[in-house]
Amino acid sequence: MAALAAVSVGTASKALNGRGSMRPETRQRVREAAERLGFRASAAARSLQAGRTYTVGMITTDSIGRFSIPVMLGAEDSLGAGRMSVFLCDGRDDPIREQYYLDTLLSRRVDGIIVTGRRAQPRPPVRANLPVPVVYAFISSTDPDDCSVLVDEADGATKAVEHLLAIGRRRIAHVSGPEHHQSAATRCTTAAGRLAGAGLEFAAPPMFGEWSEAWGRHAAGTLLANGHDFDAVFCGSDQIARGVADGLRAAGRRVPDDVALVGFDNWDVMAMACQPPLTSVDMDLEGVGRAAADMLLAAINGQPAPGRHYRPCRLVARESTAVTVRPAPGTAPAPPDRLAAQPRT
Amino acid sequence: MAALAAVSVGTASKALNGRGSMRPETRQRVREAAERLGFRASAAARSLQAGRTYTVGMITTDSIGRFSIPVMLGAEDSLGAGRMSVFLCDGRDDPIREQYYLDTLLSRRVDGIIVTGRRAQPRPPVRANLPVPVVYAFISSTDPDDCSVLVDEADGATKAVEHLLAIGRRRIAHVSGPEHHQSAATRCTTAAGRLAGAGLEFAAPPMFGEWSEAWGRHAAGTLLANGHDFDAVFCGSDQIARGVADGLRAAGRRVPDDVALVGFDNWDVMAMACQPPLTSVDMDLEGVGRAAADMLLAAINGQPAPGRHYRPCRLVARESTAVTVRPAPGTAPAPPDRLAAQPRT
DNA sequence: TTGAAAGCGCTAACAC
DNA sequence: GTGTTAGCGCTTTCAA
Repeated sequence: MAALAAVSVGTASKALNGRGSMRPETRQRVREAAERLGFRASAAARSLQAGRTYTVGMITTDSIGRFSIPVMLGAEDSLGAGRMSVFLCDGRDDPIREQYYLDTLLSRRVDGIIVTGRRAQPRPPVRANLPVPVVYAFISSTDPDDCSVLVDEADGATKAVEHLLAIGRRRIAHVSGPEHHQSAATRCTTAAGRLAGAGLEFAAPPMFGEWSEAWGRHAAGTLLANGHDFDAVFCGSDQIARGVADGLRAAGRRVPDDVALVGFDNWDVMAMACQPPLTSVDMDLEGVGRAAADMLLAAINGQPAPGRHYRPCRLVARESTAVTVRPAPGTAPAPPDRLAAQPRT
Repeated sequence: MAALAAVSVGTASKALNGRGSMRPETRQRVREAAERLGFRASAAARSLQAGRTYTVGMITTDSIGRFSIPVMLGAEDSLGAGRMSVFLCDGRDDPIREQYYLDTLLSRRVDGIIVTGRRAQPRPPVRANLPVPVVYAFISSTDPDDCSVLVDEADGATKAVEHLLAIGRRRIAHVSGPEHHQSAATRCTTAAGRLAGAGLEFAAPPMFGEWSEAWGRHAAGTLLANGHDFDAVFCGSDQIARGVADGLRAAGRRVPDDVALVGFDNWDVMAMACQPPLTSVDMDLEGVGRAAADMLLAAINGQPAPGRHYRPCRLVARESTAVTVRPAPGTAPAPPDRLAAQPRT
């Protein structure tokens, strides 16, 4: 390639990288030769001498799933803009596999590592004394000094409750996932606290179960069967909320007229397919990924930001809470979903 | 590191790679020194001299989505086992971005490239005359000589229809996605053909719409309103099927007793949350990814397998078709979902 | 059995 | 303005 343009390799390098000063015509000639040959500088050779690979590793501790994907996409987005390439590593919930990936990444001399996963529960650091910066995204490390970018779930729960209060609901129930699950606990406690701040409490004891529609349906049935008087349900997930919606409708309750509903996750396909479309708390997982990537880049450039960083949630209002003032009984608004076969009403 | 073990770099290299012959004690000494120092050979240096990076690129032509993810995971799985690392590139439906990624991958000297995406529709080759092997996974290239691993959707449709026939249904309707969408067309045509083979035809003209629950609900309503006589619906997707299920139930039809339902995709969360749980066609996307990775590895090793390779589907039977012999009217089996609030029946 | 040296492809420092 | 050279970290060949 240098030969084709009849210059030395050094000159060719400078020409292609816009470094040094040289006759414009030479630069042009080199560029054309490179173009003609489809020449592309070898990243390996380059990083060998630069001591930097412009490469980062992304490890999921558990399998890649619904939550880690948006995080990864956000990170990839931010990283790609900075011309960094991303190594994908699916930990598959297997510590051995995880450590193997870590070794691989280290021998590939990645400039940094992003660790992500499914649950908010803190996990032990991926390894002590790593020679490169690590940022935890969505999950956190048990070491509070490790850099992690987290969702402020308390903020999400607060916004959910405040939204329900704002549309005039006062008798709010809560249906969520497993009680021992940190997200369920945080959301419940925070919601209760916010209610207390308004001089209220849950309209029924909070109900814990699975993160599934089936559980939501079941819980709705139980709430009704136990004769609780409630005009809203704050649900721990969109799937649960959707189950609750179906359960309520099957029992003849109208959403949002009789009972308003707020979910959590803002999982588009769930929230939109719900009847009626579901108001939900969005954790902005892509934003989490992007923020994590930005912090990693900063750390790589010598500006680390140790500690836990919480990001706010955003409430996305849809028709499951679309009542500003409670209508007089009997004044039911038109059903929202034009395409839907009419529910029995 | 060589210094710590008091050997030359050449010896150290041999010791660590198990190459050459040497005093076992020396080998041991080197290994311990390496261990102590956390030494890991630089992949960059290694591939510089080997001319091979043990790295492949994975590009999605459109955004990374529900279909490409399992494909990617399957590929990553197969590749990881072969100690290859994977570069993740999200094309975001942007040709510029895609070409940029391609350049990056090429300059990183990946050993091969996997291209994947959302739709079955063939796409133009990602670039002509690439210096490394390329395998298309789930999508195919318009050039029939390019290696692509594809889902045999006709097989899936056939299995769906045969399953319905096997449980004694004869009046089968079809509700699917957009008519111009290749998957919708293939599935419909094949199903019609298989019915014809049994001397039957669709119980109603096939209905095309969106890949959404709302459309499914709507279509169910229309089918009923038009007075069609049908005892099964083969749906183009799980979401549509779920909408149909809801639409039928809202109109008082029982699934599977009155109408059996088969979906497509076997999207667990949809299929399981459906009432009743949905029988569906599984495209084994992870298998597609694994197969693509295996073919890429073979091509890298000089054994290319040009052309389109189709993989069969698998039917996953659940309760939406759980009737072997049609029960006498009135002999309704117990509702399947113990957790669910009872639908009105 | 071990060491020395060349060379993979590139960039940066320096000489011409 | 351009060419030469050293050296990034490794493997491999060949000599000792």
